[in-house]
Amino acid sequence: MTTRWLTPEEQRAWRAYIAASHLLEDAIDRQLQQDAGMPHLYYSILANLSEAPERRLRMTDLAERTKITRSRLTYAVTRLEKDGAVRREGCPEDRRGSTAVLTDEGTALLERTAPGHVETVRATLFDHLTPEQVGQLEEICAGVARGIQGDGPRTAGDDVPWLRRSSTPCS
Amino acid sequence: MTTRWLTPEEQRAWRAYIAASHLLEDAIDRQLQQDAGMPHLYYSILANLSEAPERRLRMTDLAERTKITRSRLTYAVTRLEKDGAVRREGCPEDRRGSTAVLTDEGTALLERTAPGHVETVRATLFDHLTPEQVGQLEEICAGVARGIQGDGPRTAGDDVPWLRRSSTPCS
DNA sequence: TAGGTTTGCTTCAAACTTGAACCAAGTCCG
DNA sequence: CGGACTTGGTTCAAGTTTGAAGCAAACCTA
Repeated sequence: MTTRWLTPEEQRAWRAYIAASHLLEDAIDRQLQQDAGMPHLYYSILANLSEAPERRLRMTDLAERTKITRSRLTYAVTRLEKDGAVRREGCPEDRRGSTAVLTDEGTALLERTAPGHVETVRATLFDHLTPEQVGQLEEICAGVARGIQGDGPRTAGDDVPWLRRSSTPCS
Repeated sequence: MTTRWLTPEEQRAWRAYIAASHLLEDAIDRQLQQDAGMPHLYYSILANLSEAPERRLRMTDLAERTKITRSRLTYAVTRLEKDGAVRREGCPEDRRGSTAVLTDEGTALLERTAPGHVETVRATLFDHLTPEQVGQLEEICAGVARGIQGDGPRTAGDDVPWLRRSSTPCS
């Protein structure tokens, strides 16, 4: 099949997305590294645990929720365990399993650092969005996530005959 | 100041964004690693060079365009140079400077792998977006990027009195 | 119930990223 | 000029990520 290159609109969107996501992640990582001593992903792991019943989650569930690989999670939890923010426990029902538990210390850290984090998310993201755009962003991202995960049920743009407009490598 | 927590809408948007961006980057990295033997960022560096006049750019310019740190770029260009995709040249006007030049081999690699990459960007992102959403995404991202970079001229949402709605750590 | 497969998680080496420290070369005044 | 500061880029160690390989418990299925 001959390549369906990106239209100019798509290119602009793609470039803008790349730029924004880099800038956003960098800013948030920097702030959390400063104030919580860990990168964003690690903070997210703690945040996810804090919302789970009993503040505990099986490793695979946690990987699922955070959208990261199991090996990445293993490394992260090992570090967080060294920090004392998380504790590992074996599963009674499935002896292969391992459960990550947010410790009191981890909870305290989260409570201490959440305001600064939220403030940064606001300053970097939501302060630049109108309420409508917040909704649009959610829909866009939810659709994309659904599309990538299921990879079956497409939502939009199927079978659209795209014209060849340009041939830049698109970043 | 008492923390302005995220509203439920903002939380949903934020979570969806985190998930989508992880999934997207993972998918694209995997494909490019497969087909081009390098992660997305490295491909982007080549793509940026390919669009520059004479296919050459000062290191700092390149870092600027790709939104990454100079040290990250140094490492990346060193690797790409080993691969033969890029060559370094000194600047005549400013002898501190260094210029990255896309080689013919790099150009060929780009031409060879661009179709697959574009296809992946489509499959993971644009196939799930309506044309309006493409425009919305661009506006959102452009605004966010502008906001983070300049950090001065805000575009929307300034001085809005947010109500305290929830206190989850928000990921 | 033994063999084969899957599932849950870890391990390991190689690659990549980070941020601070560093080295020149340019620039600015006094 | 000559020191102080800035700018362009690299280096280094410590931390993180990747993907393939490994290991053991659970799940078949004959």
